[in-house]
Amino acid sequence: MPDITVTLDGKPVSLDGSTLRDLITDARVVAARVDGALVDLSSPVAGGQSIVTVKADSADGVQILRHSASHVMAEAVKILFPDARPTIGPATDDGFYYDFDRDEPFSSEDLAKIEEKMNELVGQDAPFVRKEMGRTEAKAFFEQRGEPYKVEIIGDLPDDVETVSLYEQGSFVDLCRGPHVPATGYLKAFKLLSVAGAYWRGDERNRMLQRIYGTAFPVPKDLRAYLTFLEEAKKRDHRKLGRELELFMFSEDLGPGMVIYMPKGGRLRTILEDFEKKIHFKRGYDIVYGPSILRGRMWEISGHMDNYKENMYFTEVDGQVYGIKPMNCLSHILIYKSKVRSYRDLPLRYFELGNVTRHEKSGVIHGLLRTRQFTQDDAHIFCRPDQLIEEITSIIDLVEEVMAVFGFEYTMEISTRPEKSIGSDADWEMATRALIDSLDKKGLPYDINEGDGAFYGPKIDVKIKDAIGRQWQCATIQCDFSLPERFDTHYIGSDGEKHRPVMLHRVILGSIERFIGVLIEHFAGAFPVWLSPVQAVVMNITDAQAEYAASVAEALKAAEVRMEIDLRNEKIGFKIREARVQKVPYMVVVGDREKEDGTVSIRERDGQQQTMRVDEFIALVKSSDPVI
RNA sequence: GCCAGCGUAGCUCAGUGGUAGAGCAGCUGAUUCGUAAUCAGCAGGUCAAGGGUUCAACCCCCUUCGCUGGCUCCA
Repeated sequence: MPDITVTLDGKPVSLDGSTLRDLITDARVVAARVDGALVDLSSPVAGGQSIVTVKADSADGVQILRHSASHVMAEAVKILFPDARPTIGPATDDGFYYDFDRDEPFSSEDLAKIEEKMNELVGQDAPFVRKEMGRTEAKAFFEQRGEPYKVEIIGDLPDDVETVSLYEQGSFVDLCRGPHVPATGYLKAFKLLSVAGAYWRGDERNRMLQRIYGTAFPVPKDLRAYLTFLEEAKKRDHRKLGRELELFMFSEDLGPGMVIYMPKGGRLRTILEDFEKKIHFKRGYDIVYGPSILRGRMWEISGHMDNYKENMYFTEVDGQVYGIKPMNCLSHILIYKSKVRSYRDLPLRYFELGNVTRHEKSGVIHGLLRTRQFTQDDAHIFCRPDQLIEEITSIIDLVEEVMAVFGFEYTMEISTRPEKSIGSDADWEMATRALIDSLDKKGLPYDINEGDGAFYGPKIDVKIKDAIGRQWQCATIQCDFSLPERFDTHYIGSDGEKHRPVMLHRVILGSIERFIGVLIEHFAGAFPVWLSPVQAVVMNITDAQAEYAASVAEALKAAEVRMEIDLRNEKIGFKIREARVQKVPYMVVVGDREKEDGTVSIRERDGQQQTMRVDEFIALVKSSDPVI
């Protein structure tokens, strides 16, 4: 065999072997990128190629590891449950899954058995072998193996695909693009996590399959760290903390998806709402209020009856149908239309903390993150087409500023026209363009989400994460040419003619409920001082300082510090412990020393203590208020 | 809405075909104490709801409601 020269991780190397494996000896390497394409280590080497090794602990490597783990899981399932028909089994951001069609459900005991079998298969260190097969041949192969889902997938491949790749390890063969780790022995740390239902091809009209979720990591230490993370995340779950901190509750008697704010949750919400009112007022928004039930006719004009009816609640008043509002826009349009508007008046920005009601499917309700009634920090901006980009840009500025106040990281997506929608193609094109241009102008990264827009217009969505990394939409900016048309809104231009304004729907926090939910998880209940429902607990050491403690509490209350007083006949350690469990930022301890000096001993959440005067403490509390 | 699992005291959880237990919280009393739990006593549950099987059901079966994890959908 002649010598071949390639570059390996940037360095020129010559070799006389024939596959990547001959060249790469490092056991941590699971695959390679050859001229940019991910391939197996069993791939042949040709001269002049640029080869970059992919280690198990790299992003690509972990993905390959997990994908391979899903194949091993499928093999284990087929061995233990021959009636299970494999469908698809990809890697995900934090693990992998494989969907099976099987009449009997998998139990958690089954999961343990499958995991045990996987360990056995990994112990055999069976190589993953790639095979190419003609399309027709592959179809016949899977037909013969009794795997109709694979046959369907091959059948649905584009016409120009003539050959497909198969991966075989041990007794299992899967239709798969690869690449995979060289052998099952490379899987050193994995765990099966849960079983769930999933529709074939993600379509609810299709058969429901059984999905087994698992995860895999390069080394056991990483797996343990991930499992610990999941445990820790459970402690941050907003539903658990909501109960423990007495922020909110749900009641089976009241109905699912309906939040009840308890006194401390009510405070938190008030703080957020006051913050919002202030920040919007400062930016030229007018605060307005609209009713919750509107004549059915309004929803017909808006297009909700045709496009959103199944999500709405209706009621009848004096023989007439009224729709309970799922959105706040209609009242705002009526305010706009209440008089003739000049081009000089625009933009007009109407802000409402509007309580909306949507009939969410029963299975999707989730604590504060998905409810049937929620309050949006909603605004509708009516502007001239030439003002559109500037308005969108300043909304994005506001989003950036508000997210910074709370310390959230976020991602953005642009969603385009869905199937069920209203308006002309030209308007959709123009509106989508405006959103894209605004983000481009600011140089912000975004993904495109095809067909995911609102029925009346495209949108920019901003997403933030909960404790276990699930993404939730908060801010959204929606560009709308349709509703101004449908409600025949206009302004008088400088030419004295009537013109159609453009309408922007936008929220910043999104749903106040959802935002509070994510906020709780983000801070694990230990809110920054300015958001804490209880900022300080005043506690005396013995009855001898009860009066002094009360006078301190009085001073704090007068300064609008949100405080509680704990004069119970308990040891100071006990009172401290309770305040800590409640995640109160400041404990104000007063004993004889403080009483004598006219001071307070301040204990922070981290255990730090310092003695100061009451007015100094008040200033400390106030210093946490955000500057907006 | 679909698939699977779950529902026992305010909370966290034991429990068995022969009619229910712990810890914390609560209440009462004692203790007056310096930065994460003082001690003792008391009280608290139609075992989610409805129906069925059984001599007997919290336990087995069915239905409904709710919750959890996913899927679909969505702020």
